[in-house]
Amino acid sequence: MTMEKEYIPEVVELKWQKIWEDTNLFSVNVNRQKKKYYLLEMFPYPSGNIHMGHVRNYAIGDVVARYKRMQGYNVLHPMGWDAFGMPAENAAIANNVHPAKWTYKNIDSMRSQLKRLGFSYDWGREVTTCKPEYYRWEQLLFVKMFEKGMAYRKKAFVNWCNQCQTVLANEQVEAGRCWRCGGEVVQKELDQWFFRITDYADDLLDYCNRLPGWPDKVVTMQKNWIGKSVGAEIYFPLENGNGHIPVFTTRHDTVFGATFMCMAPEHPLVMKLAAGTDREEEVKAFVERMKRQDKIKRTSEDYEKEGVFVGAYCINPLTKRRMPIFTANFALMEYGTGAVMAVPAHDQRDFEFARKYGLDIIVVIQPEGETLNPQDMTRAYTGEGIMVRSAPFNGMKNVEALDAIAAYLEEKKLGRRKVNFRLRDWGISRQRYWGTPIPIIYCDNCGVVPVPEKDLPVVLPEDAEMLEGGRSPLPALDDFVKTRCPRCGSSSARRETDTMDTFVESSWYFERYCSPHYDEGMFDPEAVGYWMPVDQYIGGIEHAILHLLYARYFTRVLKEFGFLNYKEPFTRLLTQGMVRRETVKCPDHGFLYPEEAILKDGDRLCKYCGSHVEIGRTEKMSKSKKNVVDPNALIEKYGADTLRLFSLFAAPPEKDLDWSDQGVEGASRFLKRVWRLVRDNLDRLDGVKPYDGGEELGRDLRQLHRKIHQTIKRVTSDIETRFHFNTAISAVMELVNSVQAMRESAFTDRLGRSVLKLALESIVLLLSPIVPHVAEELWAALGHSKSVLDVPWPKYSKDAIEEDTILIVAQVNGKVRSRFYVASDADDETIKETALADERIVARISDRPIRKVIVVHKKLVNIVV
RNA sequence: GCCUGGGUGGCGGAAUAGGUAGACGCAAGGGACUUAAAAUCCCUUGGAGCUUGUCUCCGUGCGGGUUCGAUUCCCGCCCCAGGCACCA
Repeated sequence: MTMEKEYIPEVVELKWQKIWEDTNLFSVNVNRQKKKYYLLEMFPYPSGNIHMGHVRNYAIGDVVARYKRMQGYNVLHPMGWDAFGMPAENAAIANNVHPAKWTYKNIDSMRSQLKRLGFSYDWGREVTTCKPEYYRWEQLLFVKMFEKGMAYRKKAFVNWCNQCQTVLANEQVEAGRCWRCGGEVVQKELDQWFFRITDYADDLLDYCNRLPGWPDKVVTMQKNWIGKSVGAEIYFPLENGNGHIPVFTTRHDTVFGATFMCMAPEHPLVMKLAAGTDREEEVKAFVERMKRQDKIKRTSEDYEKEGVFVGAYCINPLTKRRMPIFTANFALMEYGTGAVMAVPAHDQRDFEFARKYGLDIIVVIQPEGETLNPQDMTRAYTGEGIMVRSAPFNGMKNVEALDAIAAYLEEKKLGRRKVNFRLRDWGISRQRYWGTPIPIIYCDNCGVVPVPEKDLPVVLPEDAEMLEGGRSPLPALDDFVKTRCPRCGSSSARRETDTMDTFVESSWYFERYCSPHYDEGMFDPEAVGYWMPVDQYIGGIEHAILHLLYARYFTRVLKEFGFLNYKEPFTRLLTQGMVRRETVKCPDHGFLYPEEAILKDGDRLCKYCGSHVEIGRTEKMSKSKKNVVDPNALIEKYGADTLRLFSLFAAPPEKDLDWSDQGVEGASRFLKRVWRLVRDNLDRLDGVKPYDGGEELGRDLRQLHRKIHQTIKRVTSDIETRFHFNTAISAVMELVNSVQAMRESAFTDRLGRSVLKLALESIVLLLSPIVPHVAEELWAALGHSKSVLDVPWPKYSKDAIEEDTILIVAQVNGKVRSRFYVASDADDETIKETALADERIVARISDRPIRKVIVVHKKLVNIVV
């Protein structure tokens, strides 16, 4: 048994990475004899370099993958690239590189970084979403969805910069202006493609309660996002007799108090009603102004309610009251029908609006024991009460009237019961270049025609040049746009030039991993049948709603087509917290990298101009904020194992991690200490068998042996049940400390050495999923030839962890006053007697009478006086 | 603004079913080894007090409450973060 004297991470890590690669250690196949375990981490967008968020995410995943493998599972652990997206286009504009070239280059460098970190991926399954061999199947599915009516076209608004003549993403709009040119951003209506996710709203909601392996907070967020509300749709006839306005409400008990109508500024009826009246100009100006406003702000509770009268009236179908129609900032086109029946007495927004514009307020629900008077009200009354001015429902409790009124509306054909969801259909059209082309052809004769299966894929032309301002080059590419209609053969047909939302690719990549080279469809049913669903999915909390909901929806669509037979793709979910760091900003030079701020006399100054820098908010690490840490530099200095160890030790995975540079040093120190511990004992452990529990041990060795087994138990449950690697690591640190604290003479005889060997082997095995390279090296040094990955995970013995004595805490009136040991089999009565006889306790009680004694089994005694 | 989390020493965190607050690590201070430094090892380290003790009091964002006992449960605030549908 020999090993290098010094621990040089780079040497050890490169050596083992080569061995793993040469022996194909991580490649797996369907094996029906073995239990499968599918461990998946969210695949990265290839932005250029791996960042700390990735390191954290993938380190967590790798521990679980390696741990499960040691437990005998056939572990699928793949990696790939979410390769379409906006940053590639931005980079193209900024640096004049083609998005494809930029993306592939990034993939190459990120792949080698991941390899350098020693993650146990089966690289033979790598998936890259911007390749036709991937997105062709997505296009095929789109066509199938189109044919079934699951994909459809409708008008929707986009952010539009007039100056750049481009559609902007929400993040490209800064305070209502274009991030590139600073020009004003307006809402423009375009034809767009949608997926009918709302068809599955109820099912997605139901199954939220059948995801026991998901964090409660994520389930709650999803439920709230879907936002089911049970209510009624009521038809308000227009005064001019041209139809009616349908309104969704959950408070149809208040319909008798509806005195005016509010419509979203985007509502098509608004301009129609105003047309030709003296209101037209004013309404138009208001609508235009609203289209420029931030929707979140516009509808927030404390924002000033405003609106204008559109010059028309509708009729309250129950009271026959003439109701003026307004368009108002707080009404949203996306929710319900885009129109709100305003009941100022019982809705706060309506109340504020009515007060502002002097509109009638009619109380129709009276709280018990109180009489509301519209003149005296300072705010709306939204609580329960008794119905008034609502014949024939007067005297009923409002909660009971809900059902009665719904029935009445249906009977009189004035409305109907309705369930409304906050969830809207998924808009997938992007007016961008770098994405999956939507496989649709527009023909003057045949209309909207899907590209036939045999003509797929519609390949994204990779020779296109990006245009100024970020406009997509596709509409101007005649070779791409001009095509023949597959139905009538007309040569004047045009291709759809919008591409798909990149969330589409990430909604099925986990299925593709099961058979990444399958060329007869999206995936091989056989492989998916074995591997799916994902047993453990791990990714950032920022994906808690959209990505996860879309993936759940897509799985349902695939099931509907009969491609698979489960509804939920992810059995267990772990959402890791963000890696954050403070931002540093110079008044003249903007955001600075931490090293660009120089520390001087306790102040931090800008490297370039010497001004005092401003320490900004602590935020999610991002390149644009320059608050990133480069993992490369850390790997170079400390090695991959130290970086992995530290990122797992710094905080439990679900918690946000505020980065600090200190601390990495400690992780490195610990690995060096373990290295020395093994190295310095190698000679005397040569040929020694680890202690197997057969022989009686002396006190000290028995204690160490107990600690070994307690550590195995602790580490196993920390990994298995909670993913709390930080406490698992501290437990191993404690064991290392215990071994080092032993008297040297304890390990001189054969028995002592066998316990020492057990201790060292346990330390190495327990650490191996976390720091695999150094573990392999030490394991080999201890005389083993197999990879640690194929060694069974250690098991603890119940007998070995039994303590001889236990510590009891003695309290008087809930305050700790003494501690003592008792035999571990002592009963409550003995513990109580011992406490009452304890001199410190006796002194505390003095002559006060004892009122009560509480004994918590094997833990604590509390004496109340 | 809405939805969802979080707040514990100088710092990261621990306390798994309401029962010893601060495990483990970092940083800091002191000491050993060394010609010296690095590395390593040992000790101290939540705050305050004086009577220096197996001492007393305070202390888990703030204010209340439940309980023999609250970091943990309940109510009301404050602050921070994530998401809010075209960042991924």
